[in-house]
Amino acid sequence: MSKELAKNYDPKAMEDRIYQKWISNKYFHAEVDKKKKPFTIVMPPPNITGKLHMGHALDNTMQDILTRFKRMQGYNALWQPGTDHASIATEVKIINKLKEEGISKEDLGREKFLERAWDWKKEYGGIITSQLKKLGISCDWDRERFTMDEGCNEAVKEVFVRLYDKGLIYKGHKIINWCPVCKTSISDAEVEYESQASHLWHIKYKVVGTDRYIEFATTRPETMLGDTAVAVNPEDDRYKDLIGKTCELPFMNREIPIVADEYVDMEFGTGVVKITPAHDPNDFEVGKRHDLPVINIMNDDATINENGGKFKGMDRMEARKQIVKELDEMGLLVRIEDYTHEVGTHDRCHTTVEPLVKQQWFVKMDELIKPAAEAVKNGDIKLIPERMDKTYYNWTDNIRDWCISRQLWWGHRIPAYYCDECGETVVAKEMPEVCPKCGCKHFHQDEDTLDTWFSSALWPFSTLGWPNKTPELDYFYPTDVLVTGYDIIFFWVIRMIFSGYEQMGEKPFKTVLFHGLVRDEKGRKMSKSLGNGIDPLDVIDKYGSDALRFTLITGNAPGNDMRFSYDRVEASRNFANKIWNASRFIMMNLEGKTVTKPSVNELEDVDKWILSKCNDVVKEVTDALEKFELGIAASKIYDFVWDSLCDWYIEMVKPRLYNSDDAKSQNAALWTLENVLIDALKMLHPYMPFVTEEIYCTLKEETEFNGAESIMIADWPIYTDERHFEREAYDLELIKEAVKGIRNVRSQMNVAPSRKADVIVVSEKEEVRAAFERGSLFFGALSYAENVKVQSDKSGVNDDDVSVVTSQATIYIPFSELVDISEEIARLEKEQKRLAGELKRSHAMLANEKFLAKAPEAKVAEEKEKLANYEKMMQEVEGRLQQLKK
RNA sequence: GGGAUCUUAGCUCAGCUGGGAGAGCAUCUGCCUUACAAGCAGAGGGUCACAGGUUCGAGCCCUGUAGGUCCCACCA
Repeated sequence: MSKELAKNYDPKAMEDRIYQKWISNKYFHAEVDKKKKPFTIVMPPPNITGKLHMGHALDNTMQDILTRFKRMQGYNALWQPGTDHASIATEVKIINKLKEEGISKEDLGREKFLERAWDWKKEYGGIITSQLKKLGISCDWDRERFTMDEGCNEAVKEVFVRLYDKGLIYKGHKIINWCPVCKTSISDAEVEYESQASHLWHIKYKVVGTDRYIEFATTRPETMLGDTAVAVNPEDDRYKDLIGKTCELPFMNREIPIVADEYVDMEFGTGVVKITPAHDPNDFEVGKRHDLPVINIMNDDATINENGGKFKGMDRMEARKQIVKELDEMGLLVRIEDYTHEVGTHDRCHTTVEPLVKQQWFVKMDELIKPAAEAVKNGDIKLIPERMDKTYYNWTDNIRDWCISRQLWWGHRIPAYYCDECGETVVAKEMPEVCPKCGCKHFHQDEDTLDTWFSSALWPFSTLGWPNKTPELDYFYPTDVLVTGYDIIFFWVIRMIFSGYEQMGEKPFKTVLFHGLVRDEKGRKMSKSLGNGIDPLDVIDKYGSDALRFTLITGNAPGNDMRFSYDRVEASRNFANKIWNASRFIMMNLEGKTVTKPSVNELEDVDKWILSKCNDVVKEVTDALEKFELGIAASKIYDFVWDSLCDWYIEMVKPRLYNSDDAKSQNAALWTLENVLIDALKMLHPYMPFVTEEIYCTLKEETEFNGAESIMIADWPIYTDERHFEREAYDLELIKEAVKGIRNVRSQMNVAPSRKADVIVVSEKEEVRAAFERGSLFFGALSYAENVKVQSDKSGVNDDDVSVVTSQATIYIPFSELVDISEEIARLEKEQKRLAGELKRSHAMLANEKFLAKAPEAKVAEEKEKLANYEKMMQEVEGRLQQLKK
């Protein structure tokens, strides 16, 4: 059956089939092979609850491009995939599902709940990876991991125990962020601040033993139930005499002291702050300094507890209303002011978080963070773009201890065990047999699980087998590049870095390549609530994966956000179609022919020109990819394929392809076409893997091209001096310039293609004339000329011929009968004006003595040459004008 | 309050270490030329936000201003 390419590019007809082929041939699989250099990327594990969105598509496309590029370059490329258990997100899903059945997680119990969770994971956890496959990504699915699989659990326990033994993990009572809806503590990083319109309630407490009141303002009046002091600045003359006195706390029948603390800003409000150590991080600190009691007034669901007196059982917001109302009635509410401030919310559910004092597990950060900060400073790890360094330092410089315990069930359970008898804490990978303190044999494990990020922090080495000393770990670690969004620098990137240094003694990756957000056409963040998300799968369905991938990569610089638009996808699809059709054309011509490698002499100028051009592009694209400039590399390939190859080279060699008389010339053209096409396909392959594979394989089957069985394991093209032809490359640019000039004139004069024209090319320079002699036949094919004469003088030129002045020659065309002289004059005058501008600029530059003295010699010489050229052209143009105006 | 970033053609954006402003889309003109109308050829369109400065030379470097976006931050 003939396998020739279908008439139209149809991504649907090929993408799934090709992906299957790659999978079954195990092209994505990497094994340790000391003979080859490794190249490793770990995939940021998508959440098992997730659905593929544009961010994933961008992130994974970038990784795939780098992986495919390096693989073709001969590296042993491992792209390690996997998914994240996403503790809170998943737990919420399961809870919601249970709710539909009318049961709560408590009804079910921990064990049964976890069974359900694993069932859920089995059923839905693979959705996102199957969606990722639609993108054509070449990660090693045989090595797919899960942050909660056995190996990862081993790693988590190992790290926990190690850090605990070093005193870097501790359990303590501290003020933490509490989500009353998810009913768990969360880390500082999980708190998102939202600007909310609220009020500032001005309240006063009566100072005991005086007639005075002390007034302050608060944004959370309900917390007054837990007030244990009122603070003023020690320097504040207004209140100096009150320091040491006490005031009456309404509702609670409590006298609380008035303390002096530097923390209070005299300038703000009344210069008085109520202190609630149990419910405010600052107050907690003040409380510690003044040895104040910590009174927790809230239950886990943010209702008021027994410490709230008569407000017990009320929701926090309800209590707020009631308290304000009653204070007002008591005459203690001074006034209510409108006030907009930042309110901390939980990034998952957007519930307002409550700072609460609770016993939790923490990772001590001050020592751990040092090597991580240093690594970026000394260049051991490079962030792209560089400006991300500042964001990074902002985190490392201000880091606080990491609250890692979560009151959830889905996750890695904390490997801490408590003796049932004496309460002794034992941190160990397995439940201890005997209590080291009292010798009893009964233990219970800590109920809490770990922050999801605790396990993802270990991802670069846990996936390679750590804590076991595996050959993979030895060979593939440290990984080469991490590709991710700048939004998770703190959550993930920093934590992987300090974990890598701490556990492995080495960085987890050499480079971090950041990308931005994919926004909608109007520049808005894509979000569920706005309903403006564009499903990558829909785009793939309509335009193909290659088009989507190309769109996501082009026209964007690293770390910048990008707008997604269907116009751009269409442009990318059109590009795929372009290379498809160019390939189809080349293969049609190759059909039934045996192409042999021509000698250098057999190659014509135009062949050498495109080979040179291609060679240059190979170098540029390779360099750009090495520097992670994916967008730049993509546009170079685009321009080369569309402009150089399709619009020029193919058009230029058509006469030779259609003329079988000169077999050598035809062979040279075919050989060049084939070679240039293959290089272009290879360069494009990391971006558009499917269409390039389809063409490459068809080429291999249908012609005598002896390539690899798949383009993805073919060799990346390399720059070679053998394909560098300077003179030919220059000459062809002259021809192109002339062709463009003639086309321009014809178009402006509206000359139909059928109207052929004689052309006289005049140049004084012999080498220029030689170039035009050799290229003369292109004028016929590209600009409907015939009888091209190349000469050094103007003999045979009529006064009323149309002229085209190019940098090295003037071209005369006898269109006089078609031309309105005044229009021709106008055209030339426009040209004259342009040249005058150039001349002015050039003259000014060269008249500047400082320029002559300080600019590099080459630059000066270049400018002089330009000037001479412009003068020559101006002379020509003005000469023509004089003749016409006669 | 601190920091980052953006402001370039009607729209979306490139523009690498400073040396004559680019692409795609849109617009206009002419073409169904046997690879491709998802195409071909041609054209118009920019005081590179503003004001200074450094430099022989600035879209690019420095300072400031205005506007936008984002991140961080315990002013109740």
